[in-house]
Amino acid sequence: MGRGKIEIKRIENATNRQVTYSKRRSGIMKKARELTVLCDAQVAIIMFSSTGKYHEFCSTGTDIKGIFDRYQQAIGTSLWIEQYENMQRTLSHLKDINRNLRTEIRQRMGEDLDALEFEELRDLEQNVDAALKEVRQRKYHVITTQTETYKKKVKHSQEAYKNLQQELGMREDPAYGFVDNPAAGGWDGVAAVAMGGGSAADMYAFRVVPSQPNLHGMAYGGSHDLRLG
Amino acid sequence: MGRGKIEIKRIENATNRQVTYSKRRSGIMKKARELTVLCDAQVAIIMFSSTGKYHEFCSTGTDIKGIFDRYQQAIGTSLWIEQYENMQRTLSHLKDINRNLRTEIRQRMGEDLDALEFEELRDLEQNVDAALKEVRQRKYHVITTQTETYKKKVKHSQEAYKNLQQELGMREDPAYGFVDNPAAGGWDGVAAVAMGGGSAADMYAFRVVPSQPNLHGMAYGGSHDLRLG
DNA sequence: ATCTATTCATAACG
DNA sequence: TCGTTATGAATAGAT
Repeated sequence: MGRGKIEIKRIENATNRQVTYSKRRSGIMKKARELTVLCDAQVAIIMFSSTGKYHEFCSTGTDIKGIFDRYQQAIGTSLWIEQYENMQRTLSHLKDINRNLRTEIRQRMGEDLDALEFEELRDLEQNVDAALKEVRQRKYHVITTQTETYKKKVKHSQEAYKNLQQELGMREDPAYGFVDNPAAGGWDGVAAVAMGGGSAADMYAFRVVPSQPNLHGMAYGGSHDLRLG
Repeated sequence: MGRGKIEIKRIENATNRQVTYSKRRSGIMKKARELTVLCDAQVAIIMFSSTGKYHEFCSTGTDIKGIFDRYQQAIGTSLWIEQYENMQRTLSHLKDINRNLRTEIRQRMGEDLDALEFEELRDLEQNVDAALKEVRQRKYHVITTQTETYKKKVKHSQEAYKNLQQELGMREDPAYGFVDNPAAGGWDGVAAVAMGGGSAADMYAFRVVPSQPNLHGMAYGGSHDLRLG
């Protein structure tokens, strides 16, 4: 066809190649369109020229994705099955870990202990016991730090008050001022009791313990909702 | 082309439609092949006839998946981006939850407590304390059950032995038989101490507590490796 | 499937 | 890129 037969081999002249690509491409697209109409067929075509430009054809009533999904169904496998399955594996792996973490937390909360052997129970008990000691120690540390802070604040205010009184020539009734040594029966006392260890720590532990396990991530008083599979 | 022009509209006669589909399909495939050779292009074609049969063409040196990956890159998006992103979201969500669960476990083990407020520390302490009580109670229960079981076994063996002795006419030296009441100074004693609560429970807790947090899923003596994300 | 009259696609050129 | 045209290719309908 055309003014002379041509050999079917790569056209070396870049311009000619581009022209021929353009003409023949539109020819194929037209044929494809006719085919879909005449024969009620579904056709998807994707082309890349040697210069990297892409063109596509797709029969009406569907799209490239639709035809490719159908194609994958037809050949009975997904072209991207490897990536997909990798992801699926990672996902179910994560879910497994998740479930196990939740189980561990529940057991650390004293629930679902039926499945544990005696040895496991013993280890768990020791572990929780040690943890409790750590938490208490940290709590005492926080209490102490806070106490020190308050003591310093009191002392600072007290001195400021004294200076003020001196400047004003003691025009106020001394009975309403600060006591001479607030540390004696004040914050130091609290700190001493709190640091005393043992059951004395319970003086700060008056909140109700939630009866439901906290599986929503973390935060013992928070409300992050992290439920999932 | 052909003995008379035809209108481009669906061919109603099924046989004719099928024949035309076949002829024109091979025509398009040939054109596509020529195009890839002449113009050094990449072409992928997928066709479905009205009867559901599928045919494909793909230029040499690549495959359908290759051309599709290139196509998706060209249009700058994945046709399956929605599914993919959904999965990605689920994945990172799971990872978040995972991280939070690990944090909660670490805190329940008495680690990483610096980030906690005093109130959270107090709640955590109460929670762990309550859990410890639960674990101990369960441990005592297991001990008791085991004790009962052993006691029954002993009693059973004892009776069997007595019966045997009677049948054999006491030919053995009685000094080597079972004592009359093994429960008196035997298993009951252990159970009594174990049930006594408080520090008495530590008599079974002689194992070394692991210094590293058990973040590998569960099992306090096990070795499941569930590291990820 | 094969044949063939006819239409269509397109190579070369402007 | 676009139009023209001579020519070979594709194919509709018949067998």
